[in-house]
Amino acid sequence: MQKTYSPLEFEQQIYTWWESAGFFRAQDSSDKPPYCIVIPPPNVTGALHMGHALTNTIQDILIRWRRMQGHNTLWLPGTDHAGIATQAVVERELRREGTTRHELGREKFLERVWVWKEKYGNRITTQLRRLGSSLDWERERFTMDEGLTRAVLETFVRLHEEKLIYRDRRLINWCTSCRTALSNLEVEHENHEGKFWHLRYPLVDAAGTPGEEFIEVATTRPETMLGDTAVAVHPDPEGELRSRLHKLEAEHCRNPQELQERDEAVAALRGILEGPRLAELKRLAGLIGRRVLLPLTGRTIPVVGDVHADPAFGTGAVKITPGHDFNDFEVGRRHDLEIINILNPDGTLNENAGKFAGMTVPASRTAVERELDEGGYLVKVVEHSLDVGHCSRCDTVVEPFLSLQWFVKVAPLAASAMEAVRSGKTQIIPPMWEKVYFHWMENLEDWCISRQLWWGHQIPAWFCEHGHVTVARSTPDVCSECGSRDLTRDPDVLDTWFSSALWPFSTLGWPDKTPQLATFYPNAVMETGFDILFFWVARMLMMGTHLLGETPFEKVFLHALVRDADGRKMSKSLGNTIDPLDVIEGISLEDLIKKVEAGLPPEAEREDRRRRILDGVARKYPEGIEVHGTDALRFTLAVLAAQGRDIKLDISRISGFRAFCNKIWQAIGGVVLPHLPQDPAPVTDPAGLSLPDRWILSRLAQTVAAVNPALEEFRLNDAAMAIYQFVWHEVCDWYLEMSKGALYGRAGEERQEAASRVLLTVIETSLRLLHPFMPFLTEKLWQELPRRAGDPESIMVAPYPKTGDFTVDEVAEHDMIQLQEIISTVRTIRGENNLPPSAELSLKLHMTDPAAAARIAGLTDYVCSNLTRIKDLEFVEARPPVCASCPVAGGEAFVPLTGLVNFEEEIARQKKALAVAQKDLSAVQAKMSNPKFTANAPAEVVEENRRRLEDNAARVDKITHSLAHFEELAKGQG
RNA sequence: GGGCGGGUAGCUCAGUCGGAAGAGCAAUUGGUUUACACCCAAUAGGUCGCAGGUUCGAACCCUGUCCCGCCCA
Repeated sequence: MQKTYSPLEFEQQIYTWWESAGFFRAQDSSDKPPYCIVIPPPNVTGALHMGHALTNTIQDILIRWRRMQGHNTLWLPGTDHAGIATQAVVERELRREGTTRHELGREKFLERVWVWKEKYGNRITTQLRRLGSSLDWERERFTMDEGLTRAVLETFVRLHEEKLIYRDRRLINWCTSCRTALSNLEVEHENHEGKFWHLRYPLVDAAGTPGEEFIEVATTRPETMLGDTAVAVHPDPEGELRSRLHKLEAEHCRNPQELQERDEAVAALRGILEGPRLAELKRLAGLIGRRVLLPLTGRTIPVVGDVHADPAFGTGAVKITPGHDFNDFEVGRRHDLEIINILNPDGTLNENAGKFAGMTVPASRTAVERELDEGGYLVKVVEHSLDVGHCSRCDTVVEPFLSLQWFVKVAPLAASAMEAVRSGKTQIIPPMWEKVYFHWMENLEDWCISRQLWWGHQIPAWFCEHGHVTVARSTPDVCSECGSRDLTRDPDVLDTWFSSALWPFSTLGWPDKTPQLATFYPNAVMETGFDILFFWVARMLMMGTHLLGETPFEKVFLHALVRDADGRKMSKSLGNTIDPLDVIEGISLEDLIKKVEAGLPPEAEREDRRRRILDGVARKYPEGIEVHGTDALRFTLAVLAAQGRDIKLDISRISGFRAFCNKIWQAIGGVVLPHLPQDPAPVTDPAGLSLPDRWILSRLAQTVAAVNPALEEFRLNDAAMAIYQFVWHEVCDWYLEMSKGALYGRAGEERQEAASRVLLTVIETSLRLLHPFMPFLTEKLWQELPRRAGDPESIMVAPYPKTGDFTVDEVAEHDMIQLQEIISTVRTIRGENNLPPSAELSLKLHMTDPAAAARIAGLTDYVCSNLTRIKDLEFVEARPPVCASCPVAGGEAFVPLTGLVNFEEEIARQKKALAVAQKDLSAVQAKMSNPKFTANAPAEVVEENRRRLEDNAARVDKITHSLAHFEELAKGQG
């Protein structure tokens, strides 16, 4: 075995062995309880990032734990075809070759994408292996596989038959850069500082001639006026305002601030009702039925009465552009207005925009504003903030766009999906997300599923020359309505999330009734980030409950988002990503900078920003990033996994846990292996063992008892920290140190054999406990331990420790606490008085409790050992002269200090200790002297405090005496 | 505008039945103790955001409030 912990030397080798030996394989059917997790499929274009590392670590921990517990575990891998992203990558490649997908044609383009996928698509799966993920690779799936494609078609046809999928011409969110429709979820709303343009439209008479009268409207997007088909005003402004006023006045205010806000709102309404504004609003209402001239177009449009026009907002009149605004679209429907589309799919204005055709939106905005101003139609421009939708993929401003698209009617699907959670068939963890889930599900709009892309599942709908639609599982020969043979397939593809929504069962063979579907559906757990609760989890629940009649998974475990050490989202364009592989394998500063630089977007070519980012990297990682190994990264992520919404990841945290890996490595390589017992059978019977032996076995029992429930409840941090605490601070810090005498044979052969057997038992069990978190290190070390006939080949298929394997020994734990107190007391005296280890010290104990004295007497060897470097221990009847002292349970400890220390320091230490003890005492005294406390508090709490009162009183007493003694000495000396 | 989450040591965060406030990192002091300096020992550091309330007792329950973040519209 290597002297130092070098993870890179064995991690990959071990993984290769596991995979080829078939340890990851699940059984289609088995007597063992099934436990299935399907991986959230990463984008096939993707490269591993910290989010993947986190989610895969959590899942692998759960899977490895259940596998060791004897479940038939299936962790199913796969990738997602990621429509827009993948198409964009290949299109970029084509652009570099000087061509486009349109020049290539659909068929050739798709061939290119497949070639690309075969070549680069396994990058991410290779990287997942590097994390130690025990995925059943023989079952790997891809959302565009033949089988999964069949599931998609089946779903589409079935939902269409059930009238849950329909086609409609309506406004959708359109990304002019991706040139496709988006679902509402793919639009991110941002608040922008914008402007409010006040325009005036002249009223025309019956002959269409404009007069002197105007209607003033206000808009945030003046260029859309080219598509206006009406102006709306409120039909009864006074009634509306009065009813609002009444409602406000009836409102109950709970505090002064609310009251003030209410009063302000009331005053504003009154101001309108009692001021000149009301007359203007009434005038507007009176214009309903008239027409206005739409400037720059020569068209006239009607004035309609609609409650959408808010009399308290803006001018009270609002221009209506049904082709480019969701609210206006509704108004248009109510009044049967013409819909004019002024946009091309690429975001330029079309022929309906007249002379502005061909301009981009921003250009047309300037041009329209200028012409309106010149024509005297622009009243004023004021500052105004507004929400603007952006494409979540490319950040382009999204345009409401009129088009014919396919939609899923989600309300009926949502009902069964909500029921699954409400009934507890699916449990969402942490539970706060259930609220979020319900809130969203209750307010769903239909899901636009068609995308104007080529890469994806082409919609199984065919149109004949009469416009009839035939939806079928395979290419139909004739139109289902008119029998026409002239059929064209809908060129559009489905939203990638449509196929993802089927993932928990399409990967198991659905729509066929396969054995693996029977065994592993519902899945045990769906583990993913909360950010895709709506995108993915909710939709899987909808599809699963609807299509299979059963919830797709029993638990949903949502983890937080990994951020950088300062809490910013990791992004390549900020240059603050931490690549998991760099953490695992290390990277030089030079290479790291190159990498960050390559990830910066072209805009960052602005030298100052670029420099700032790169300097930041150099400052943060002056030596690059060291090798940490997979296990340290995994353990860190497990510890951080329980946090709320954000995980701030700092490399120093990972280094801390790498130290833990090293600690284990050293302990096993340096102590366990050189002192292996003759008989490697695990020790379970504590009879005849030493106190440390019995104590550590008891602590092991407690640790096992803590870890399993923590894992059951997805408290991975508690499980990880319990093992960490046990292995480092109990096994290494105490047990190993106390057992060295026995291990080195200083207490005879029998003790040596016993101690080495206990040590082996504890360490071997700890490795199994730790295996799900640190698969590589534990396997490597476990293989070094002695093997017995019938033992499993790999730790990953060894049984997970369970409560009951070891028993808690209360007596041993109690005695050990007493021993630790004595040892710590000596160490504190040594530390506080700055006594070097070379200083030869004695310990005198004055014990008032004979039982305690007897126990310590039997443990003298541990007191006078490497733990304290005390050379002798003596029980005394009275305080010895010139010594440091410290109260211990059942007595008082003294360390003679003649010639070793100056009294002032010792007096200062004692004074401090006294103050603390007195504070503790008075707190307990106050409590105990309160009759209500003794009357109301539970008996054991009162008893506990009674004991504390005694202890603290004794403590104060001892320190007071000791202090007096020292002051006496100091006086004598002085 | 509606909803959700957070505020605990210098930093990052645990704290599950309401019963003496915890960890890791950082800091300070001492240390070549035959596994480990990726180490060991010791020390210091707290108005649990703020104000009320319930309770014998509140970081925890209730009300209000301030600040930060996120989601939805």
